[in-house]
Amino acid sequence: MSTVGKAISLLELFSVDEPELGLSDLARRSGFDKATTRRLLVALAGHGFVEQDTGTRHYRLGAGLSRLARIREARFPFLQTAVPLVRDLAALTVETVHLSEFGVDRLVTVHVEHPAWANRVNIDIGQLLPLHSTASGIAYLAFARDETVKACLTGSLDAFTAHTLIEAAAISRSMGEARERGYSICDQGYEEGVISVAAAIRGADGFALGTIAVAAPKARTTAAAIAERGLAVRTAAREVSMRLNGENLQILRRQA
Amino acid sequence: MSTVGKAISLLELFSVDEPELGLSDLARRSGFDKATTRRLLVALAGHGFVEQDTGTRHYRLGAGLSRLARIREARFPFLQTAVPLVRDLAALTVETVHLSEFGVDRLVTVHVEHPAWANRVNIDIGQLLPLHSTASGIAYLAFARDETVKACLTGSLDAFTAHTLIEAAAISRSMGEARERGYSICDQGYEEGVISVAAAIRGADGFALGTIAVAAPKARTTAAAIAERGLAVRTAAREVSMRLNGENLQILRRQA
DNA sequence: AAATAATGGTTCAAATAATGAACCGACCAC
DNA sequence: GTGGTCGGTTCATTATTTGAACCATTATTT
Repeated sequence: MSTVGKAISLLELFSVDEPELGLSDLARRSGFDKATTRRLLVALAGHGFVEQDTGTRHYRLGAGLSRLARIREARFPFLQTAVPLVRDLAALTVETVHLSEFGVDRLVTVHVEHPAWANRVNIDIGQLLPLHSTASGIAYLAFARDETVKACLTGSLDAFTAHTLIEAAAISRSMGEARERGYSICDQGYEEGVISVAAAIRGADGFALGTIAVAAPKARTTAAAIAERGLAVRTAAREVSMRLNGENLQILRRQA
Repeated sequence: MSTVGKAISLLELFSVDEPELGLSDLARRSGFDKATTRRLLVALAGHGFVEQDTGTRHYRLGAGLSRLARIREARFPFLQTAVPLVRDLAALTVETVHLSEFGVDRLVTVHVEHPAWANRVNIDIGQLLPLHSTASGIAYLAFARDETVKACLTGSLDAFTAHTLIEAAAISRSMGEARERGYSICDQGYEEGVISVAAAIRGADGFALGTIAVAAPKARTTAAAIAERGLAVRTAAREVSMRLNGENLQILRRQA
C-alpha cells in the first residue's frame, strides 16, 4: 500500500461513533507500527487533516477536510441541493431517509434524517453501503456506467442476511425493475427486518451520482406504504437531479 | 516533504475558481514530476479523495472528502451551528459575512454570505486568512493560546497593504482592544479599501476556535456603522459559542 | 493534410524516504 | 514500588518513491 493510502486509511478509522482516537489505538487498528502511525499523523496534522486535542492528546479529523469539502461543495452543490428535499421526504414518510453519493466502489452516506420513532432504522453519516445488497445500491446500479455494473457483479458478493441477492442474474433483474419503476426495493438484503426503497440522483449525462433512500422496520411496513414511499423517493431524487443539472431534465433519459 | 504532504498539497491546488485540473497542470503547479503526480492522484482516487472526469480526464476533489468532513461535522457541528447566525448577520448588515475556523496556522474560510450589492467584498470559500493582518485573525489571536500568539508574532510578518500592522507591539495592542471591545477592527490591513470587523467563536475552554467577520468597502462605511456591526458580530459569535458549548457560557470568561 | 505540441499515461534503474524494534519518560492502578 | 498503559523518539535496515525517457491520443499550427 502506498504511504498516501496508509495515511488515508488512518483517517478512515474515525467515525461518528468514535471521532477521537489515541495514537496507540490508531496504530493497533490500522496495523501500522506506532512510529509509522505517528509519522503519518504528524504529516496529516501539518495540513490540518487531523487535529490533536491539547488535553487528552487524542486525534480527531481536522479543519483542512472541511475546507476541501466546502470547495468541492461550491462546485458541485450536492448536499446544499439535496438536503432540503431529503428533509421534506423525511417529514412526509416519517421514516429514516438517507442521502448518499458514489465514491470509488460504494455509496457514501452523507446525510441522514431520523424520525422521532423509538423503533427506527439507525444510520450514521459516513456509513459505506455496498452496491449489490442495498436499495440505494440497486437504484444506483440501475443508472450506473456499464463498467461500474460489471465491476460490481464480477467476483463473489457478500451475503449480509439470508435474503441478500448474490447472483448476478437476480441483481440484474432487480436493477431492471428499479429502472422501469423509477425506484428500487430492498427487502432485508442488508439487515434483517429492514425494508428500504431508493431512487437514483442522476447527472447531466444521465448516469447516477448518488441516491436517496427511505429505510423502515419491516414490521410496520405495508405493501401500500412501500409503493407510496417509492413514488415519493423517486420524485425527490428526480427533483434533486433537475436542480443539480439546471432544469434540463430531458438529458435525464438514459442514452442506451 | 513527506509523501503524504505532497499528496495533500496536490489537493490544495484545487479551489472554488479552479475546481478541476488536468494531470500536466497539477504536475506543473505542484512542481512534482508528472509520474509522481499521477502516482499520488491514483492513490488519492483509490480512497475517493479525488475523482477523474470520465470525459475530460481532469481531476476534481472527491466524495471521500465530503464523507470525512461530514463525520467531523457530526461530532463538532461548527457549520451547522454557525451558518444560520451568519445568514442572519448578513441580512442585518447587508455586507459580506464570512465564517472561518482555525487550521494549522491560519484561518480557513468555511462559509460566506454575499450581499446583493454590485460593489461588495468578495471572498471565496476555502480562502486562507493570515492571523496578523485580518479582522478575523486579530479577533482569533485575542482569545488564542499563548503558544499560538507567540508562533504568530515571532518572525517577520508580511505587509499586504501600506496599512498592514507588522510590528508585534502594534498587533498586541490591536488584540487587547479586540479583547476589551469584544470585536476586532481591521482597516485595510489585508486589502486596500476594505474595512472589517470580527469576533471570536470560543470553545468550552475559553480559547478561540474560529471567527465571524463582516467585510465592507471602506468607501461606504461610517464609524457608526463599524460600531454597530461590531456589536452585531460580537453577539453572533457569542451566540455560536454558547450553542456549541451547550449554553454554559460562564466558561467563556478567559481563564487568565 | 502534414507537422507540431500539447495532453494523459507508463517504465525501470537509481535515489530517497519509510520502516519498526528498542527505547524514554509520564501517568495510572494496584 | 511494580507492571501496564500511554504518547513520543531514535537509527540502521529496507522498501518505496522518484523522474528521464518513452508511448499513444488529441488538439493546434503550419
